[in-house]
Amino acid sequence: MALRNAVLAALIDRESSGYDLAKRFRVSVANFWTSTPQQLYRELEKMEAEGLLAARVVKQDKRPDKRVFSVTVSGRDALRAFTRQEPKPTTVRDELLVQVEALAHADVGSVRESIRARIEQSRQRLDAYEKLLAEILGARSHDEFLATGNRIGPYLTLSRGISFERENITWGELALDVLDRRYPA
Amino acid sequence: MALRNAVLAALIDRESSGYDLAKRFRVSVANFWTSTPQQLYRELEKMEAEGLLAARVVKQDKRPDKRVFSVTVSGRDALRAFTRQEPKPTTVRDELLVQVEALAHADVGSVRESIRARIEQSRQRLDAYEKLLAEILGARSHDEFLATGNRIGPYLTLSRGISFERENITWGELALDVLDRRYPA
DNA sequence: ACGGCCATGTAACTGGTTACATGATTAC
DNA sequence: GTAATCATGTAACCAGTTACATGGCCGT
Repeated sequence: MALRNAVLAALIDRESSGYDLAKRFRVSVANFWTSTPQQLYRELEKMEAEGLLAARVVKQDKRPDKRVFSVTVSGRDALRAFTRQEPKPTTVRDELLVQVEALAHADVGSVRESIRARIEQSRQRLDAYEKLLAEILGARSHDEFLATGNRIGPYLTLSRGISFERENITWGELALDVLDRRYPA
Repeated sequence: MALRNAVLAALIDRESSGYDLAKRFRVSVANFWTSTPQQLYRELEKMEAEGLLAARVVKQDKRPDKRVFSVTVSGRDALRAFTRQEPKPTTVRDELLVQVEALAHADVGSVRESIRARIEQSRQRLDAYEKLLAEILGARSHDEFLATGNRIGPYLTLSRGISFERENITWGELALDVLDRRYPA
């Protein structure tokens, strides 16, 4: 019942197949919601059964057929109703930070390696988010866009994703510095 | 099996009752892991049964007795083993950002109010984190601490929490500005 | 007298993860 | 020929949430 709102928000401006949605959840949506493909397939079925989504089969040649889902009027109403509710507090689950919290009792070499991997991943995400933002902006400046653009919601969530990943990188570099000082190789 | 590592990390330097742990999860641990008290009570029982934690009853007067849990040698080993594993990618679930993503189809007044509430909450968390950080630092400067301090893991996770909440506030203020421009009252 | 805090728990339910399965196509 | 991508799904399990329950103490 919580994933479904993220699905509605993701499909409202662009219909998608389950497969495509899963890809979007891996990249842009991952900013504010995470989900596995399996969860999505299951949820899409339920939402169709409840009339929030409509599915149509698109034939492709040299590729399997796909079922493309779009938000119905009833889905749109449900989304609007959701925006009127008080949002639940953010939940975060970050195993890397759990490992860092336990640093004094940790295998420091492994943790160092995990921090490096996290920096690399954040760089890639940052890159992807910046490209998406550039697409939304088009030729306009931020100010022009904010005055006249129409994908203002996605602009804002992407901005949040960008600052989040930047902070991840900055933090990771600080953490590596500290480890180098305190646990020299 | 994932919550348990966060519990071990939280208890390794300071034993706690279930009730106290729940409070710590609401404040400092919320940085990197969230959990309800109910989940904690259940997990603590399991972990004790598996020998990762030891419990002792502390009698208090004018207050109910409490069961205080501490990490056993076997728990310490499990924590160290966990730090050797590759951490799973961060999962985030943020309903407010889902609402913002759907802004064009949202009840803008409600969303604005929710952003304001989020800013306020982030201010309070920031405040709490900064106080905890000050406690860890004591009279030392950051540089001194990084060279000689011993709660370096918590220092790093708290730093991440602080920059996260600062970014929340900055982002929220930007979002409110944008809403005021595009959806004037 | 009432709400909030201390302290712990059970039960029922909902949501999320993992493993498995299938089969064609495209790129190296 | 091997791996990756396209495309969809089932089943079993594990984790997380919500509602309810109890009872004394403290402050206003």
